[in-house]
Amino acid sequence: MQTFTIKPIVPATSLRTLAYEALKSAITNMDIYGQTGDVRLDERGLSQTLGVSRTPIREALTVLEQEGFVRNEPRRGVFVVRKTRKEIVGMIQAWAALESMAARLACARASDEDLKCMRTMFPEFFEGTPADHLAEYSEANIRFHQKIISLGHCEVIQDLCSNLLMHVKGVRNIALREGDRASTSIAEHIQIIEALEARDADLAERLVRDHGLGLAIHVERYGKHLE
Amino acid sequence: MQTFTIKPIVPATSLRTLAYEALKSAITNMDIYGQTGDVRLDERGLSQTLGVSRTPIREALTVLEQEGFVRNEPRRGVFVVRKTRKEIVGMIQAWAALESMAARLACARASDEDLKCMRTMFPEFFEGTPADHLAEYSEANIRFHQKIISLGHCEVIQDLCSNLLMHVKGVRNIALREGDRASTSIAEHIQIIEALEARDADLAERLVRDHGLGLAIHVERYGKHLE
DNA sequence: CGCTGGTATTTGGTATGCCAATACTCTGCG
DNA sequence: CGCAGAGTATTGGCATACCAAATACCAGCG
Repeated sequence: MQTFTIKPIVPATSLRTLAYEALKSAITNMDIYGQTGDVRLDERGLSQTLGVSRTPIREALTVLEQEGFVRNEPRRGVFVVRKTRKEIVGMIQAWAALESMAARLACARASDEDLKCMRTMFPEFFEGTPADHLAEYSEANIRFHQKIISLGHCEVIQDLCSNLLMHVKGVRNIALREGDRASTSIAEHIQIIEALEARDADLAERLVRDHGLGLAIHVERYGKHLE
Repeated sequence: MQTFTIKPIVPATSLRTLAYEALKSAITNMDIYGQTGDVRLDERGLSQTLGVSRTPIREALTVLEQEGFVRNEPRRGVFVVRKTRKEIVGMIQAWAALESMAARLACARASDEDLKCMRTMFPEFFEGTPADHLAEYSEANIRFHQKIISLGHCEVIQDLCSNLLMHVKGVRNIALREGDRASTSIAEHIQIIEALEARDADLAERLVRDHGLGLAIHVERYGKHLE
């Protein structure tokens, strides 16, 4: 018997990738909206803190700028971006568009097993009151939307959405606590599951879109804490 | 009287940006699908050709990799990516999702003047046969879709779509020549304009989506020249 | 005391050099 | 003639050095 298992590869992730991940997690975990004034990232300071030279730092910052996490003002520095309410709303709208398309595609592409396990994957939606466990519900909420997107089997849509999600994640949780969103949100989720099970593409698309746009309207109305 | 007018600023674009634009136009203008074998970009060769050092070249390549134009195999080189048919189809589907959302938003947000000038902006759609001037029609075609996207007044959607368009542009023209797409395409465009003028969000969204998905199906079926 | 002009310092952009890993080549042995 | 292996060349990743722009600071003048 062969007990000789090898790991697929060990590319020994480059310093650039490590710097990218370190900076990205630092940015997404910080409370950018909780403080005033611009947050500037000093290349030399970062390279000294992380123990690498400026080159991989700069390359990592270039990627983060592409993804919209930082903004580079020539000859002035690179700053963590603070999204305006309008931008957040736009992201949610784009997300709603992509996710509703994923739902449409899922109705044609998803396997019966995948659709069937939607109910078992999210027991939180079918039992108890969400107000009690907002933290777990918020987790399930994100998993739910990611599941829909993955059922569409469209790589491009998945990639675009995962990036949008990174930016919007922080706002979602806040929005849940405001108003009466949690309970109405669950009802809509259940409707979406039913539409998918019925493979009703038009209905699933519409429900997902309206669900997303509902969040957009909510943020637009109650998102005073932004900007 | 003050006759002393000054220009706002002259940021004097950085070498990195110049290298990025040079490489991007070179990549998008080359016929990547017309030749076999991988196309490799040599950092040192490029820096010599463009007359700059490797640093800005590398940063430009990093951005292009993020945008999906090149792929970097560590220790092997950076290659121009050849999209598979499946990826192209996915991009068109994502695009259809975003553009249809833009159309929906346009029905609520666009000004009467903007909607009114749609007919005058695209005289090609209303006169003559498209088969005669495919080149000009193809130009008008792209302008038409960009116009719809801009009417949605959603920056995020515009940015995402402009990137998708860069990748799909080459395929569009080929698709127009195959089958009977040009003339049916025009009829659909006119319907879209009418829906926008009526500010019928549901209809406009549906028409734009189906128009885009039609192209996706067409590419999926006839895109033998890909991959 | 405030403003102006110049200088010093900081900082991002670019160039260059080094290193390790990979690819290539050429030779020698079977 | 073919294949293996060593040695060489190439190439990408990273570090460092240098430069020019922008800012901060300071002195001198009003």
